[in-house]
Amino acid sequence: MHALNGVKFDPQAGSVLHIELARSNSTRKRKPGSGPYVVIDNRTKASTNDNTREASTDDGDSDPEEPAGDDNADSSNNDELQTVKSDTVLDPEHSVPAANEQLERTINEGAQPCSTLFIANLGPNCTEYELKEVISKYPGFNMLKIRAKGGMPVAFADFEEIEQATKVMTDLQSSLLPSSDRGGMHIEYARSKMRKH
DNA sequence: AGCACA
Repeated sequence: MHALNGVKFDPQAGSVLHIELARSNSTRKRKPGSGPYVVIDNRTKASTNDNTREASTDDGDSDPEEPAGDDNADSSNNDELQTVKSDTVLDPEHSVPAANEQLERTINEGAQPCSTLFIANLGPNCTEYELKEVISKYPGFNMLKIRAKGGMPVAFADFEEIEQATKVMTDLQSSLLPSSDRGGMHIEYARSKMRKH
């Protein structure tokens, strides 16, 4: 920078370069949803790896299944992409009051697996019987309870093992019941395990 | 987005 500062670039007008550091760098702030991964383009490595691969795995003829060259260049690139995960930096200036909400949401999304499931987005006429019809078919089913707490009903379903609850959650996620009037049910791990009798 | 029962 200093090497060029003050250099004349327009001899007629005598204009002179003026260079200084920007007050902040120009990289855009990462939006929360855009993911924690930093993409590093290392395509310059591709040629060596291509050679390696051709020598070992490629029969020599052009393979229609395999896209050419650069894109899926090699496994080392992929490994690198996964390991350069950048830290999520909490900016103290912008996140002071929002930090708690953000944290709670994060915890909820990554809810810890539990053998009790929380089921929401049920229709107003959903009955415990109707839900039990579906859920009790799954191995490890323990018990089901529906609460209606004034508004829409929610349900809690308990299983013997976390793995069995997980299976039900993924299996029935977003699925419709005869009584559903607002889309499929929404299933999460419950925040606390159902109390057994 | 909404999480009770003891």
